[in-house]
Amino acid sequence: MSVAGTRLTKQKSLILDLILGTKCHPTADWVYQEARQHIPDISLGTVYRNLNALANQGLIREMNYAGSSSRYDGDVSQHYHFTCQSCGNVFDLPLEAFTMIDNLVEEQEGHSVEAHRLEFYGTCKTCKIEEKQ
Amino acid sequence: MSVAGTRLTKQKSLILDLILGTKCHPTADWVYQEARQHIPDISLGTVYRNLNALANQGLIREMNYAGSSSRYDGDVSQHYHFTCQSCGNVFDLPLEAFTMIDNLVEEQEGHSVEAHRLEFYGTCKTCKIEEKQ
DNA sequence: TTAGTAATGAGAATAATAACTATATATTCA
DNA sequence: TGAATATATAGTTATTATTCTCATTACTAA
Repeated sequence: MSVAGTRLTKQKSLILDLILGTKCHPTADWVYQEARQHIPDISLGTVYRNLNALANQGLIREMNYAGSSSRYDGDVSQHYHFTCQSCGNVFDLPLEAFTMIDNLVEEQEGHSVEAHRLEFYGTCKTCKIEEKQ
Repeated sequence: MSVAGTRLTKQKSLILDLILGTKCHPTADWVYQEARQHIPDISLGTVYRNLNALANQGLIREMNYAGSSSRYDGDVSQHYHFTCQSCGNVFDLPLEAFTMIDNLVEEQEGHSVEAHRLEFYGTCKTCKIEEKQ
């Protein structure tokens, strides 16, 4: 399971496992902190290099967020995210892909649309309850 | 036309004029380069400070893009953008706001949605023609 | 006119990420 | 198997966008 010209090192495989084993859409730094508990002298550069490599291979998805740091997602299927502005957590949304809006833009404007980004922001279920108290 | 505790300096007023006078969704650095032609010793810090202030006052809109630098928009009405991955230009889209998708997420997930971001990526009309040649 | 407040320019600080480099592993092939 | 080659690593430095600091300047309102 290695692409030509690439090797599956223990660092890369650990990083992949960490991403696949969480639903928290972690940042590079989260991955680094976790990885150090298994390979203490792993370097942050190696984490970034492998996150990029894994994203290029299509094994994980990079969600590079406005302003702040990128997050990574082990679920590469098409889905949208909701970010809670109170606790900072990112939740998966079970919405279907709105492919028709791409067509709308193509028809109205004449640009050829390759992708769209759709993200939701607000207060999550849990934080909403806490705010009321 | 000044908010209590704020002053409309010649720097701030120039920066606002520059943003309002272009449709190119400029970056802070573009604003800085333009501003220097009118106030040669204006500093980049002042540009950032005023861009943030103007955005907080609701006079301009900040579009902080994934990965790269923020862009600013003098048109504060609700509208979406298309970014050409070939020439880098950002175009306005005359689409209506999809407010119903916010409701969909609220109903399905129980989070309270305050806003969504929707951006389109692809190849613009002009670059599409150039690629064919 | 003066005391008080806000904004400025210049430069240092920060934070996320990428690039560099010498060393250490893998892999390939004789 | 072992030398030759290619790729990855740790550690470090560089880059880039943005914010912060601070001494100075410019308004503002009594």
